[in-house]
Amino acid sequence: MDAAIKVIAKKGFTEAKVHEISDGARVGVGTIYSQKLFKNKLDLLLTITLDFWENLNGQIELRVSKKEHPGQKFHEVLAILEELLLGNVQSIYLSKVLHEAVPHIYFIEDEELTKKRRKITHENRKLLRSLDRIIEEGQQQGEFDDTLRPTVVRQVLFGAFEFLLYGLSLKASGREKHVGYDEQDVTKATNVLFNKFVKK
Amino acid sequence: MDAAIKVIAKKGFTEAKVHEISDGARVGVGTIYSQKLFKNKLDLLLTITLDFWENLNGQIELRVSKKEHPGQKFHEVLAILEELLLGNVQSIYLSKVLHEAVPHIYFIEDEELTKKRRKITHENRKLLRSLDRIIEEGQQQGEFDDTLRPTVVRQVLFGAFEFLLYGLSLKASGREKHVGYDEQDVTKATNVLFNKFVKK
Amino acid sequence: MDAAIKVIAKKGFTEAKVHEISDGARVGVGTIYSQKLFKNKLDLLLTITLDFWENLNGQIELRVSKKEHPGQKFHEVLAILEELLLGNVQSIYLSKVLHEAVPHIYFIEDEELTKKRRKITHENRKLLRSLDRIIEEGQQQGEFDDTLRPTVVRQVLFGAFEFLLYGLSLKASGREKHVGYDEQDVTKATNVLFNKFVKK
Amino acid sequence: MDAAIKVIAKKGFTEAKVHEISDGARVGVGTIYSQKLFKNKLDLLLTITLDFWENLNGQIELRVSKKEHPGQKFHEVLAILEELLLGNVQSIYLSKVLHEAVPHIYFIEDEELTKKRRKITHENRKLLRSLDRIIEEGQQQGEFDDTLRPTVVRQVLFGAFEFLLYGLSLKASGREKHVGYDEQDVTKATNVLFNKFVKK
DNA sequence: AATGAATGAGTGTTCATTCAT
DNA sequence: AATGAATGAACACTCATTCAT
Repeated sequence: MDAAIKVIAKKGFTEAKVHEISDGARVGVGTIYSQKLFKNKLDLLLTITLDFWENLNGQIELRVSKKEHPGQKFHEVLAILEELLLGNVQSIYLSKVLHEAVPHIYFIEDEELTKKRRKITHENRKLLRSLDRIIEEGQQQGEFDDTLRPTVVRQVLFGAFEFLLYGLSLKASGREKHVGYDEQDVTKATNVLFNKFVKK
Repeated sequence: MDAAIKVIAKKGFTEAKVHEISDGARVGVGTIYSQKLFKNKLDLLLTITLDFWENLNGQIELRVSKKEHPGQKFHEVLAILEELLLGNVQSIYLSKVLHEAVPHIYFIEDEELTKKRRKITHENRKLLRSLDRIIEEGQQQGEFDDTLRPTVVRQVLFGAFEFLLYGLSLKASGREKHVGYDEQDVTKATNVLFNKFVKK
Repeated sequence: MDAAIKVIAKKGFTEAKVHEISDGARVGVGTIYSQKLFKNKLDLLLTITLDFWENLNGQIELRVSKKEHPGQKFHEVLAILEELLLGNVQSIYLSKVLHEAVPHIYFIEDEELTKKRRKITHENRKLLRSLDRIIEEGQQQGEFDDTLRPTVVRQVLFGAFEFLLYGLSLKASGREKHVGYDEQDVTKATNVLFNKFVKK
Repeated sequence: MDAAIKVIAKKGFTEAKVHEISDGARVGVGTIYSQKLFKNKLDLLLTITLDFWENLNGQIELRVSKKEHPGQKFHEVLAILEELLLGNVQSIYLSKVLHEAVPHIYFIEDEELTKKRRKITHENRKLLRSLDRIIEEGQQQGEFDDTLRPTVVRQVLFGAFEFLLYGLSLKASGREKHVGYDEQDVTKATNVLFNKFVKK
């Protein structure tokens, strides 16, 4: 799966050849399909995606509920996202793969994979709702700026974070030498964004 | 090209079949390849991409230089982006296609297309430099907040804008009924982002 | 389809490579799958099979009903079988393909092909019923020997005919030089079989 | 080998997966290949085939030479065939496997297996010659009808017998509920065929 | 000029066979 | 000796591209 994340992030799902993935993982092509592993190339993508969303929502449930103020909750979510997506090269590629997965999720015909898609959609909606609720709460309690709808605020933050990671992934894959910022800048940027854009 | 933008935005470049594009354009498949039109499918993608960047940079050169203050300049760039990408369904799809193009630009082997890629890279860098320069200028003149590097500020803005558009494109293609915001919200969001995040 | 019959008869369905079939037909592999032709390699087999059964039953309906006596009817069926299966090299191979098709008919999962399978089964049962009825009639009218059940008589005749053709197909494909009989012998054999085995 | 016969008879050689055979035999896949057992899947088929032919010819040599009249000899051959192929479900499947083997015998490239093929061909020819000789003898002694060549008579009998068994195997494997006859009918049919078709 | 039937290179996937345990 | 996880050669099928009409 690590090899798959790397190759898919670099080339896109359809351009990522199964052979490249198996070569990257130092196993034979057959191994990817054998046993309880993956049904499909698409299954591989969905599994990576679902694993991430379940992990993310699991962390959020575990850690965010302990916080009291919306501001603290929001901060915790950002911390979790950074842990999961900004930790190392591998996790930076991950955000690209998550984005890649979206168009392929629609157009699934296989019944077994449809179940997996439903789970992914479920987890995805769950996350959005969690965040939107935190923002709404913050706005109602006067802690957050309420000029923009929670959905828009959330979209701005996700978009900014993902695009900052995207730049890092280009650097990591050696395709752009100079992107002009590093991991620390990303962490800093989300904090600034939170303080100036989300908070009142 | 309009048909191509729609199909590529919905399915991704590799999944977009040339037949679907030609059907959408109400012409035969052969027509796409005949004459001076497109060398191949990839050329179609590159042409769409290059056209946009040239158009964008052209507009910026034309209109931004007239403005004096960095704040006004920045505002003008945002206005142009909104005009080009937020005007109608077609243009909303366009932002998705531009994103799709990136991985395919690397891995070009054809000589003729390499020229086109260089142009695209050139236009892309040009835009980034323009923006970075405006932000830097603004920071130096004390008009913009200088906590973050210009490159990071620019990345945040682009990411937020693109992701907001992405939500709209999902709505437009009928894949998500409820995204929770509309075109007006996007315009408003970029303004708020500018006023609270970019400005001092 | 003619090329497919030849290759499938010689190698068996699974061993018949699609490339060999397309080469034999002097077309590209893609052609077999293009347009309204064949969905599948399996579809190719089913189409050949169904075409034959429909043709056979059609001929029987048309020509047998005109005959009055069971003996004449039976003779007519034999004549039709000889016309359709013993006419030329092509048709000799056909009987092998029909036999090949049987195991593959069970194990169809595709919905579209299931319809075709039902049609084949239907035609097949129709033929068997026609024959069994003619034999039964002949036995009741005292024209045919009634030591054996109609189903057994029919099976003996089909088996003998198919196996005689099988020998001819081995000769036709050059795999056995000497089988010890020819087309005329087969015709003669079915007549003798009818006169001595079926009739009283 | 018993498991192999069952699976190959039901699905055909190429469709019979080695895993299914090993599962059926309640051993691991590796076991089939280990030791002195089988060189490969094809070897398994050839071994089953050769075993049968050798056994059949052995029985014939042993028992037929003791009989004096062609009629008695012929009867003895039929008795042996029934013993070997009509005894139980296993042996009914066997006749299907023997038929399956034929196309695979041509197209052998492996040197070791070529030897086995030669033996099979040898045994096969031997059987045919034995039978043809018995029939010829019967015709010369005026005991058998001599309208048809011995080769044709033999082919008719084999074809009829095999096809009757084929119907039984369809019933045995549960794919056809109603074939309209049973083992006793097959024995009876061969006798009737002998008395009415072979004898004068 | 415009077409779309024909093509075959390229890919996902299967499954006979191996070999470390 | 027996196993079954790992392998990769081989094949069905797709689809960008061509070219005769």
